[in-house]
Amino acid sequence: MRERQSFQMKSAVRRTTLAVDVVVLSPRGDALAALLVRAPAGARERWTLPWDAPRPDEGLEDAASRIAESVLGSAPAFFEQVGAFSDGKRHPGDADVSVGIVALVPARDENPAAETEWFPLAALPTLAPRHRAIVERAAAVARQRVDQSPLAFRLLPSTFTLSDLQSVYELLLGRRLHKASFRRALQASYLVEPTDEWHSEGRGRPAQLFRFAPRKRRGVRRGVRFDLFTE
Amino acid sequence: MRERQSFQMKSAVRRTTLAVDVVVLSPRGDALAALLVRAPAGARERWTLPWDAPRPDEGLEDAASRIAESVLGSAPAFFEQVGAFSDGKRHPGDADVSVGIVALVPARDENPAAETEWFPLAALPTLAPRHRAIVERAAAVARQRVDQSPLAFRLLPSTFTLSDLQSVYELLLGRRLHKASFRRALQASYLVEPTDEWHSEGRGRPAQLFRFAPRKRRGVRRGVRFDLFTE
DNA sequence: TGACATTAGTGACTGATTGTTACTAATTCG
DNA sequence: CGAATTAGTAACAATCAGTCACTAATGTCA
Repeated sequence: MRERQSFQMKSAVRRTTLAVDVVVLSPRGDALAALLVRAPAGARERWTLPWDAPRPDEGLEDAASRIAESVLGSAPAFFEQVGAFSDGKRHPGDADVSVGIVALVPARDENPAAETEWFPLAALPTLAPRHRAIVERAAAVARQRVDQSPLAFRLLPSTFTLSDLQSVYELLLGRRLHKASFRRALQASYLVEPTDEWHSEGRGRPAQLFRFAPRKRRGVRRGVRFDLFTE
Repeated sequence: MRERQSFQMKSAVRRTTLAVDVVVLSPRGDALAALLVRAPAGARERWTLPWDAPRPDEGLEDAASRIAESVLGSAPAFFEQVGAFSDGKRHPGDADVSVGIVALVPARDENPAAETEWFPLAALPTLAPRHRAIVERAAAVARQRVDQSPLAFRLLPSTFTLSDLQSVYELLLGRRLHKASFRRALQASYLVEPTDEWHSEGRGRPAQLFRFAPRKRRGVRRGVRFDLFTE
């Protein structure tokens, strides 16, 4: 019983080193890609995630925003924490604890900033073990949340065709979807509204552009799904 | 452009104070309850989440396990991180950063350890602002993940009736479920298997006991759901 | 110019899943 | 014994998702 109470007598928290590690994801070609930064000479790996220590009185998301802006030139609109990492895995700056944050940005034509490069998730270069774990977790989080959170729309420009939207979903889910079913479900969700603009890709019929405009839905209470991943 | 590269020149990560704050959840009566610890005299709030700083070379989950064991007497079998918190909100130990971890334990008959008490989530006492945020996040995570993760089974003993299981789901989801639909979906999920034991609660027909025994399912690829919470 | 390839978008059929009602089964209580 | 109570299931109806087949609007190229 003394054991049980002893934790109350903790006096002060210890000092540790903290890093915010950002996984910037964007569709690139037909795959999700992460933006990596060339590591300084002498580092054990050539590439790293953009990272930094948060400044005094700077929130974690604020730090992530600053870090992402430093590599992108502008701040992404969407961030989500993917967890704190403090296992034995090595961090490039030897931080004791990393907070992993995923940022989503629409596809861009521009080349990335100097010393940075997009890598498809399936073809990442060697990263410090903790960075590898953070990227994997970020991808898993994006895949898991795609139905609950407007993730897909953060990977697209403000207006987009339904085919674009479907491609992003396919990219995140890693499988093909059926066009008619996808649109029927989207219709029922009241998440997008049409604009009066049309987009012509070259060949084929032009597609209507839509924008993300979620409207409140009547309480659609679905049953339990038991979608456990029991591989 | 110099701006974009400057983050590479970061030298050392700063020192911060880190706490692991644990939300131990358990069904208690007909509500989810969290285990709180009486705060030492002089603290601004009477109750706190169990928390501590991780020890040197101790992983976050290990720390959570140790902290939970110190209040429960035995270590819970299930932990899940709910995120890092470092906003302006006050922590009882003034930690710069908190890692929130939720632990799930089955309902127990025993009274909690001295100086601890179960509080239904809907009737929590005043907590330090950061602890309040962590509890809310923990509850939200539990509710969100109940379909993807075997959370519900961690809140039950090793064998349980289907009515017990349904009650836990109702408790986590905050709404009633239909018995026949629930069982049909559970059947299709291959998550439980019957034992040859039966449980008699007093009045009413005895119920068969089941155990959690997930079996591999053939790839059930469901369509996209667009279950965004657009309240 | 006109056939054809290509992409967008929709209607309709079918089978699967879910919500609901109503029933049967096994027990305790009085 | 009958009423109350909890467990468990069958069967119907309504909805939803997968598929196929079609129409529409453009560019390409012989």
